[in-house]
Amino acid sequence: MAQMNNVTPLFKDMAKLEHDHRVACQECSLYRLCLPLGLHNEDLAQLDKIIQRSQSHKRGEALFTTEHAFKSLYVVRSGSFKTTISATNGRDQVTGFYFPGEFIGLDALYQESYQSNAKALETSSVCELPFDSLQELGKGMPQLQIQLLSRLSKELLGDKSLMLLLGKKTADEKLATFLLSFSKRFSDRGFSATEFHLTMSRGDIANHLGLAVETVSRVFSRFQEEGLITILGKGIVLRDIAKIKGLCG
Amino acid sequence: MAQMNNVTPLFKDMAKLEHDHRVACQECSLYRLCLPLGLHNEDLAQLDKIIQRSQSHKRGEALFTTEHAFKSLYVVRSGSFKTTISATNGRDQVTGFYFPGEFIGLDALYQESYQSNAKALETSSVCELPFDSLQELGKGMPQLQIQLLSRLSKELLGDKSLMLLLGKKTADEKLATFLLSFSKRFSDRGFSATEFHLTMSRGDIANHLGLAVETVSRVFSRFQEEGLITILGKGIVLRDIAKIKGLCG
DNA sequence: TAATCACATTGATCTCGGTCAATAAAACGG
DNA sequence: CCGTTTTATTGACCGAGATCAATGTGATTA
Repeated sequence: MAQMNNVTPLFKDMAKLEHDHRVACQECSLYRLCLPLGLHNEDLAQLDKIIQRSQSHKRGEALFTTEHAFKSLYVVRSGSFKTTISATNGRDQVTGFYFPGEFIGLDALYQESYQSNAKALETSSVCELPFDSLQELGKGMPQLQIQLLSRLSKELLGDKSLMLLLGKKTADEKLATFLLSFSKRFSDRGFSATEFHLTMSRGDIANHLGLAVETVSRVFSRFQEEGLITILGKGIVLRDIAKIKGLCG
Repeated sequence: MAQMNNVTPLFKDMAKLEHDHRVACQECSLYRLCLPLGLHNEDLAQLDKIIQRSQSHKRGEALFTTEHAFKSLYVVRSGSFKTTISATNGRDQVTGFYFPGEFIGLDALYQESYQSNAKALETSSVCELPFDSLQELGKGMPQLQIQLLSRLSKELLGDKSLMLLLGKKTADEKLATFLLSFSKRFSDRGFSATEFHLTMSRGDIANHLGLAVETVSRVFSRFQEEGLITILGKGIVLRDIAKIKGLCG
């Protein structure tokens, strides 16, 4: 990854990547993971024009909540976010974690109102895609529409496999699956597949996987005793990926 | 609903609706729930041309599996379907139940290959939308694209709330939520909101909600003792919707 | 640098819902 | 219509993971 400097990845938050806010899609290192994939140069230039590159959001800051009026979709540019939905009684569910190149807000399209809350897990930035402009642009750009559909469909896939995880997997399997999914996403972004930072709290992980915080701690500790991983606070080193794969179910 | 005859709904499968296979979108009773919503007459006529109205699928028959080559999206025309995904070890998860007007196969778009299996729960029929034609048609019909996005987004919403259910809800809350969701979907289709048939087995329900069959049986029985519902095999009568709502969490 | 606070770990105990087992009741095929 | 198979119900028991509680550790502010 172009922006990756030479500090060891383990102690390096993705947020600290100096991903220049003004870099256009054409020169963006996320290009091959991102929406513009497959667009011609002219189309890409047009898309580029409607994108608003916002300044960064601090840790804990909301990108949007269900209270905000729906206006835009977002693509993570640097850092990471979590999304949550709330039950009537205050309980809430962490529905996803989002990394550079990934879309946030797609579940708002149906009712054109945000149905979830998105919060930065670290200092992060996004590309903002005003939905009106995007829709307008899409009318003359079938390839863009197809990309959008493809993105939605990808999120659908992720959700289905999370259903399987939540409905059928044990605590060990859930955490093994979680670790591998992160390993994959980090390595897709040019980072180490075996050493990375978890930017979210144990509580967020637990919530997302349908577990108690204590269970996450215990399983992580046991994985460490068994030589599968090494834990350094929020840093994780995967020591035996093959064995972890075997635990995923 | 136009096709609904005068047999009491409780003992009447939706499959038995005589939903004529050849009826065009314009005259279809599902119009307002279905894809064509918002299309102009000319556009609708064009869409109508690419739709293949297949003959019916018997109970247990696959609409598609992950082994089949991806070709089409489907909209349920009559009856009902379930979709499943499989873990490596043979366990599988029922990811959804689908009723008339609802899309099946949207999670195939990303990789243009079916990522789940769809099976008829009763004698059912579908409208088949060959994806190539749909995509071609979409190029000149922005409204169709928007409808498609909207459909995907709606499914996303459903998946997120199922995550909440699977991750955070108790067995009672899960089943109360399940019953209300069906009540809503049946009444949206012109059926009784309080009396309906569950076309799927207890096993399917249990699997979908992340429970054991025995738990589903027990909770249903207890709900009946408490006067919330009446069970007549696969038939369900909701006796106290307000109280059931209160149990959803 | 200490004080505060949020987050993480570890242990002890409890409970919801799973598993095992035994009928019962539908659905199905001949 | 009957015998067989599948699906559903009910009971007894058990265990994975939740909850409760105490302690440790790392961040943030002054």
